[in-house]
Amino acid sequence: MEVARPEFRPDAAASREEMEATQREIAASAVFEDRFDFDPARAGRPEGPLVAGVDQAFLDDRVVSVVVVLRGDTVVERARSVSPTAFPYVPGLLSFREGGPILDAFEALDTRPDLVLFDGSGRIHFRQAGLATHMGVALDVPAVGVAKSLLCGRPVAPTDELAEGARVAVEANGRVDAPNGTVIGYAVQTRQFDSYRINPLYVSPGHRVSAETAADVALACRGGYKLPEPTRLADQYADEVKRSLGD
DNA sequence: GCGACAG
DNA sequence: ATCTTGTCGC
Repeated sequence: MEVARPEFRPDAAASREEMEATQREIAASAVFEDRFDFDPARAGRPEGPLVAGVDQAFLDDRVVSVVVVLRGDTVVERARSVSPTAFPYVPGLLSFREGGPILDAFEALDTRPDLVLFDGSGRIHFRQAGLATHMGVALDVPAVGVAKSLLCGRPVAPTDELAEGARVAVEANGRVDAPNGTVIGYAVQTRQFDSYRINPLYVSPGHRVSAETAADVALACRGGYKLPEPTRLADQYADEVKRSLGD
């Protein structure tokens, strides 16, 4: 798969100011509404769209980035990249640490997914340009951010005690570069038990997907675990590749 | 100065 | 993200 917008390939050597300026450009190019031709209701279904999951694993000073493409529960293709870590983890600048390796993995992928799920935020970001947004715009592919914790924004209601399948909107607050009250994502309960509480996932639009649809597909791709299958399998594969490198 | 902070 | 055994409870 090709990088549609090479100018947005993450530059780990840029200054923090340049990175933030790039994020504002990306946010301006991002489309936070549904703009695709497949049926989102069929995501995760046998004859449904091709959905990919992306995740990373780290080993010393190297990054393993993988992409796993699924149709229903069948793995269609997997691709990977292994490269030296070029930038540290800085809240708000995650795509400059993992973005390069991710694009490398996509360039080694033959399949063009209909939708891609990333392990991190999309619009739930200070400048509305999280990892899923940056990658979605660079690849010009429908993208969704699936994070395990909230970077910024405020849930409009308590998110503990949510029933499986339920969701609570996350609105922009003072820390987000968007009008207060703008729905930038959803806290989504993909898995829940009667006895102990499981924290929700924080799902947000990356590119070409609305906040509602992002939450819909995260739920549609469930496979019995907290993480949607595409992301869960990517997580698993990244660990597998990492171990094969010596550990 | 203090708190917040995806992976 | 990563370091890590057992252990309590569905």
